[in-house]
Amino acid sequence: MTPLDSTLTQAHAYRLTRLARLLRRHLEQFLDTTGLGLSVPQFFLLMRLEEQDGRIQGELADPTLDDRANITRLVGGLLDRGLVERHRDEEDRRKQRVYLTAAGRELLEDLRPVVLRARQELFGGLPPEDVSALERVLDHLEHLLE
Amino acid sequence: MTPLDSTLTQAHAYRLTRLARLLRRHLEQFLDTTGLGLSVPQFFLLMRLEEQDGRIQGELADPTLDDRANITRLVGGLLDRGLVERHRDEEDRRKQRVYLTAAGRELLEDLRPVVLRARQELFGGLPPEDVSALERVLDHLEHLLE
DNA sequence: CCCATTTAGTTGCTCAGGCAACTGATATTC
DNA sequence: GAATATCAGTTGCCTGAGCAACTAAATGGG
Repeated sequence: MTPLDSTLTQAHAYRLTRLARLLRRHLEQFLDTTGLGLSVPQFFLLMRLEEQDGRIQGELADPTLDDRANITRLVGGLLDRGLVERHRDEEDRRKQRVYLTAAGRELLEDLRPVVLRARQELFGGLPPEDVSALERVLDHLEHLLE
Repeated sequence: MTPLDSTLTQAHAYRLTRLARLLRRHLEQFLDTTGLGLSVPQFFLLMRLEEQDGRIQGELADPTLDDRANITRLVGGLLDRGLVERHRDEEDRRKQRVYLTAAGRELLEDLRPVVLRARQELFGGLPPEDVSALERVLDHLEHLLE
């Protein structure tokens, strides 16, 4: 009888899971060099804030990635490090709006070249058509799984 | 000043992280239907055992994915459910060898069609050249990150 | 052969993430 | 306009993963 996956080490779901963990560790190592004790999800959130400053927490929570409880804790960690501020929306006092501080912007500025270099290292060696194909695969799978 | 990632939602590392989590949840839902309370890593390990029956635990631990402590716990969970057996190697009594039980084989057999269908749903809709490209990207990134 | 070193596995500690219960604020409905 | 439902966020609880300390077994050097 053929195994459930005769080439399991090639199984896409498994390899994607594995790759995500490798990527997270890679990013963790890189963030460790900053000495800030920032986690990868915290950093992702910080980057999102650069584009979405002042958003309410519920909008920051990519509903398929982080639940709201998680955002509360991530924002808490960024608050502790003085990278963001949090203020209640005066029009709807249930909502919390999150803003980058000067320190937060400065950190993003400092990390920019390192992040760009890391991305270049990881994806720069790939033919552009493979990167496009990767994007199509990601679109396809995200669409199916959401 | 341009943001650190002006199209952050398109950033590959971020999207791969997100996709891995979506995939895990998808697989969890699917495993829940079995009523066995099996976790995704436990199931991955079980599939690996189908090809690698009798391996010692250290070999089962994909060194880049699961550390040995993790394997101990995963095997423990499979033992509790009667899906595997564990015996010390008589030639080197430090080593533990893990074997599928009849129940374990039967479970894999039962899940086979469901797993194949799930895979078809996820990847069947993609043009073959995109799947090939995905494999090349995975090879490339794994090679860089290991 | 005996002691130090290495190896395989296990256990305890800690932390992040998921889920559900809860609080406070707003919207709705009668 | 008072009671109810809904919504945003928070907190507590539990599980899974990473790390380091530990045990037991095997190896190697003097």
